Amino acid sequence: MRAMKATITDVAKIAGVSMKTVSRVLNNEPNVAAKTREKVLAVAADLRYSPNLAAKGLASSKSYLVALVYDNPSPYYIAKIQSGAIDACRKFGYHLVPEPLQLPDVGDEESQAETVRHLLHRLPVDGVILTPPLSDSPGVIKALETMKIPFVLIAPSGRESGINAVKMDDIQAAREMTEFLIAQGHTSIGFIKGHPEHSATALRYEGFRDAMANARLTVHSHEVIQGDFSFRSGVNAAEALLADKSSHPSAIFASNDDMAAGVVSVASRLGILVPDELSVCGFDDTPLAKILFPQLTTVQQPIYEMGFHAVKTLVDPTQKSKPAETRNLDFKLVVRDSALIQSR
Amino acid sequence: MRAMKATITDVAKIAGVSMKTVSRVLNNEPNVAAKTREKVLAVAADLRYSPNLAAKGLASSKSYLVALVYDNPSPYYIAKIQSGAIDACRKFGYHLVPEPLQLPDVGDEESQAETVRHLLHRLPVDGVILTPPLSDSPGVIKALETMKIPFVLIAPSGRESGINAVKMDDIQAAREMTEFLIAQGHTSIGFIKGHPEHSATALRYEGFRDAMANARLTVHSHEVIQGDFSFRSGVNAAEALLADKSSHPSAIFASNDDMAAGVVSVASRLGILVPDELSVCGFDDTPLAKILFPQLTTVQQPIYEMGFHAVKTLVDPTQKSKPAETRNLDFKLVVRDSALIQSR
DNA sequence: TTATGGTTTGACAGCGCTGTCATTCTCGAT
DNA sequence: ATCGAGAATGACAGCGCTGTCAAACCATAA
Repeated sequence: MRAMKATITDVAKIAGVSMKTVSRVLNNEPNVAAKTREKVLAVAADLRYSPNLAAKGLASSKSYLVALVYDNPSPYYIAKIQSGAIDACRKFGYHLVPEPLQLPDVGDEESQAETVRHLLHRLPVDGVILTPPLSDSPGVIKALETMKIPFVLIAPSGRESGINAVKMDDIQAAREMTEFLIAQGHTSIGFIKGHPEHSATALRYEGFRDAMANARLTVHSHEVIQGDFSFRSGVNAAEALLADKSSHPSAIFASNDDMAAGVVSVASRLGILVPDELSVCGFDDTPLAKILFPQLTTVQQPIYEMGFHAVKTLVDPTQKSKPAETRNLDFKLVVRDSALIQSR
Repeated sequence: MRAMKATITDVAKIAGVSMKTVSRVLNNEPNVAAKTREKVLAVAADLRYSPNLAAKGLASSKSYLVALVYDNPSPYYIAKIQSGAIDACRKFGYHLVPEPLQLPDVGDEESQAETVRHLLHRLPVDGVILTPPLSDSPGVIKALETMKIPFVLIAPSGRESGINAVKMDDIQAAREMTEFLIAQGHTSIGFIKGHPEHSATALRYEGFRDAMANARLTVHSHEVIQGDFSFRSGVNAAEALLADKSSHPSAIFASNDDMAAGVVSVASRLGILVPDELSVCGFDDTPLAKILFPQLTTVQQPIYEMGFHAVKTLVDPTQKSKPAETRNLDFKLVVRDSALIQSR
């Protein structure tokens, strides 16, 4: 139990076996006698042996590195993905290298591909995780495919097949949120749509319409406002929705928390009590949702889980050779004060 | 210009020199004839050669990896540090590996040290960046010192010497913010302190007192409220500060943005116009500051820069062998609507 | 011309590990 | 007791690079 860094050779010598056997034990390879395995493990623990990643990588031409490639304006989102990804990496002896990517503005597919190629050329990794909106970039995906680097898409908007992806069912989430509102007795529900170019926008709206239709409730077109996911657009939408103080929807479902925050702020300015006179709900469960007063009822995306699962798909040996698939992870409805049960 | 991964041997063969010479060129070592250098560079470019990090690492017993070790509740803060650190890494051919660290709750120094030791044992890195509150943990620092891993502290609270650190002058920032308020004509300024155990709390308060004293303004003890950096504590403090609607401070300086947001929300509820009847300012320039209405006047910390500079001190060869030092980076006063010029 | 000292280059070993393949062991079937 | 098949182990080369040290080269001074 010395202080200096122990090598496989040290372990082998002390355990009285060959380097190769030690290697086998440490990598859980089959065909090692139980007794031998135990002894090696004991010596390794005693020596506080830990493998040299560089040497392993060089010998096996693997890097034990997974890249998280992102180009995302929301640090919060990335942080959660990263957190899940790192935990998965630790579990499997890998490490995560975040790679922010500035995609060229004039984004033809080829230049996108070149950017990625360049990035991954310097640091060969065993797998890549692509976060939105990169997960929808054909150029980036093509580059990865030609480089034969395994990758997983996080929340891609398309319905890809033959590609590994993890996502969440936005439609179903919006549907359930709307159903919740309806169950509370709301019959007139305003909806604020997200940014037209963001793929989630249509899905969330679709879920809303679904639930309304199922409940045989009409969606009045003047109660559906186009927003763009920003706080300000939520303010504008709320002003339109709440213009008539005596007759406005009894609930507003905003496609994300920032816009819901805008609604709350307008309501408060107009003296409309939330949730007594107006229920508000958002989507995403950002930190904002808990800071606001009242706290926001919202949908919690399985962001951490997506990160975790993405890495798992990439590096878990028991998952290997499974066919590529898109996996839906569970969201969670978080009911907080902004849309409480109405006393009717 | 083949497709497959080129090695140094390939480059050497084609350029008609030895591997070692190629290596010298690629690492900018001295004593290479200009002509030789050019030729090698040309061949390397043609082959799209890029070195194998694992091999480099194994041969030179360096890893070209820098760890960002954090245990920080604020993803926003970490994301910015990380962003700066990654950019610096790219500049110097390194890579950043984020390592969230769950320090044992019963945090005696030794167990902290052991946690770090274990973490860094698996992945040998060339340097470590410690973010607050880890940068104040003697156990962690001691572990790094005994492991002889170079490290840089981000925003440590103590006045360490002989240790590399980057920080910001909280006192000066709070002083300047207060001076700004005073210059606007405010003579009665409320102050909300931060969490008692957070080191910034005392510094920011000290800066506030300084500026007030310099302007020969009295700090009334009932206008200084203890908060804890949370939105809610800001609300509570504001309620106390604004209890007397007819005579309250004309400005409130909260020690962070969350608490300032609490103040704004209370003011809005009480019908006190911001900034007309009450100026509010915060500290940190979190995303919240721009979402709020009115937008918050606040202090922007050089978070990105701290991350960048930390990595630079660690890996920039021209910086090596410089004595360890604590470096202060510049903050920025961000004046927004919540504390505008008063018409007097 | 030759000696001198610096500059430029290359041969070679070896970083710590794994893949390949050969060797030895074990044990049930004959 | 003997054979054979599969299990268990080991010898050894080599992954792609750099450090060390020796060799070759060059320009200048004597």
